[in-house]
Amino acid sequence: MTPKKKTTIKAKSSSTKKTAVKRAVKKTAKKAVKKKQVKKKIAVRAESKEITASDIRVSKVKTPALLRGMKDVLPKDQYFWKKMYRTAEDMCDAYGYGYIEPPVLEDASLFIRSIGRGTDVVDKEMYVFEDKDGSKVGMRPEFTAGIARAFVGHGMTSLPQPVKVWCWGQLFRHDRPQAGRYRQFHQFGCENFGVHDPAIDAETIGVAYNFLLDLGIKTNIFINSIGTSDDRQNYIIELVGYLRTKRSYLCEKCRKRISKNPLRVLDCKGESCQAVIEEAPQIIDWLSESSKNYFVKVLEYLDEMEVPYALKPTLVRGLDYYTETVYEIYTEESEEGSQDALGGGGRYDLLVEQLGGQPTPACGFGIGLERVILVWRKLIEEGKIEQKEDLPKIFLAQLGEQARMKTLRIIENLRRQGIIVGHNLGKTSLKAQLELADKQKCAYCLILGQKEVQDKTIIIRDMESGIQEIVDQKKLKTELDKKLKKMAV
RNA sequence: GUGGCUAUGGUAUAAUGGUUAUUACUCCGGUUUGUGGUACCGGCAAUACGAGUUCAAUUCUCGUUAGCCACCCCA
Repeated sequence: MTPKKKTTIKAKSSSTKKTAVKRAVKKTAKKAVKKKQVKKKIAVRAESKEITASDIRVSKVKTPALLRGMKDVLPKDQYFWKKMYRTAEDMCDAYGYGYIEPPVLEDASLFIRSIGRGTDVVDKEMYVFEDKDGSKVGMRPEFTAGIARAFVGHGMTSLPQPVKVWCWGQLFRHDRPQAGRYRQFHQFGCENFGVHDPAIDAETIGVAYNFLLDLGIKTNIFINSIGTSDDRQNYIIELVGYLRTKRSYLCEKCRKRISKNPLRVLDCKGESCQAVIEEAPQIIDWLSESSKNYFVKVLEYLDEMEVPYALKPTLVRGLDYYTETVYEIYTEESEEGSQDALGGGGRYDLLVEQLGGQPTPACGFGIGLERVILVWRKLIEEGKIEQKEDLPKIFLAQLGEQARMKTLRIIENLRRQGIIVGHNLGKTSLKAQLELADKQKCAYCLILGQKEVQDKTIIIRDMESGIQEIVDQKKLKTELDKKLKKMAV
């Protein structure tokens, strides 16, 4: 009944040219029939408004599409994801950061309060919905707020300070998708609570920088200080005053920003706005003596650590909770104005208190992993980074029912002894399995057939030379060790 | 959220207002049943969706959706 059956019948017919023509005719006929059937069924369905299982089978079932801005992480990219995770893990172990992971869902007010009303992240991009009990739930658009909440909620104030944590996971922002920008994306982040000291700022920046460097990505850090909230208030008054005098030169959006969010004007890329911005008072000049000294100290530390950075007086960040040090991480080559920031962070000394905790200074960063991959890929394409895949070097091919039966056991025994072998139980022919071994660039292939099962032996085939030897299964581990050692040399 | 470009098998592509939609890769199977890297043979698999113009649309027009790019913002 199904088209599949027809094709099997067809396949049995011989393959001369004449039948090829016939087949083709049949094929179109089949297609036409298929189309008709589908149309009919759809019509029927529309009339009866009922969908039965058979309908679904006859009509072409549509695969539900991926939601907009969502992306599958696929095995083909595992090299990137695994390596990033391992690097992050090693990095954080070395620097004494503990793993933390707040939930995806939080009370929406947590994000609104911490990130701030008026920011795009909250106003436009946050996924908010009503839970079954009517409460407003937000999907985390960033990590810091949730972690700060956890810090307060779990009494981490009474732990030795600083409390250092790192996290890894999905974040959600309902933005328009673009290259390196998804609605669900991954971030790696570090947070550092409880100490107000330039050394701590520098440490977190160093972790971010060295994480990327470990992956082979050289970066440049744009850095600025926006001072304490008092400093900023004074500066904003000055800035607004200045901008008002230049109002006529500004773009429409910036004019609105003057009253709404004047710091954002500094980010505007409009030509006439740029000219105004260049002349504008710089926040650095409005920092209090202590903030200025603090910032200078941070830079000294960075010099000492050989972390490359560039001062960027117009850098203000999109989230409300930042104080003092703020920075963004870009690839070495990228232009100042480009938007491919790999990550960003800064100090947020007021956030914990805002969330009802003891006054606790803190700082941290987040790195966008999809963007890291984007840059990383490019570097590999350009041949600037090598991509090393570690593939299984040994393959186990089985032949015959009895051998198949033994396969998993042998694989598990070897695994317990620290030797990983590839296999494919979906194949029965030796030829197909050798093909796979070859495709996976295995150096050796173990062959287990009827005879070997009976004799308790196994064949080790050298894939390059084709030389085979028969060894006792008990001696397999030591034999393989020898061979792998040789290869390593 | 705004604007521009695009949409053909899983991937990458060719072509056309008309009768079997091209090719390559991948995948599955085979070339005498226990030996791979080559070759040969066969198979699976596509014009995003919906409407309009037309005798006829995969091709032209419109809408929808999605992707890409730029803006906004950010990671």
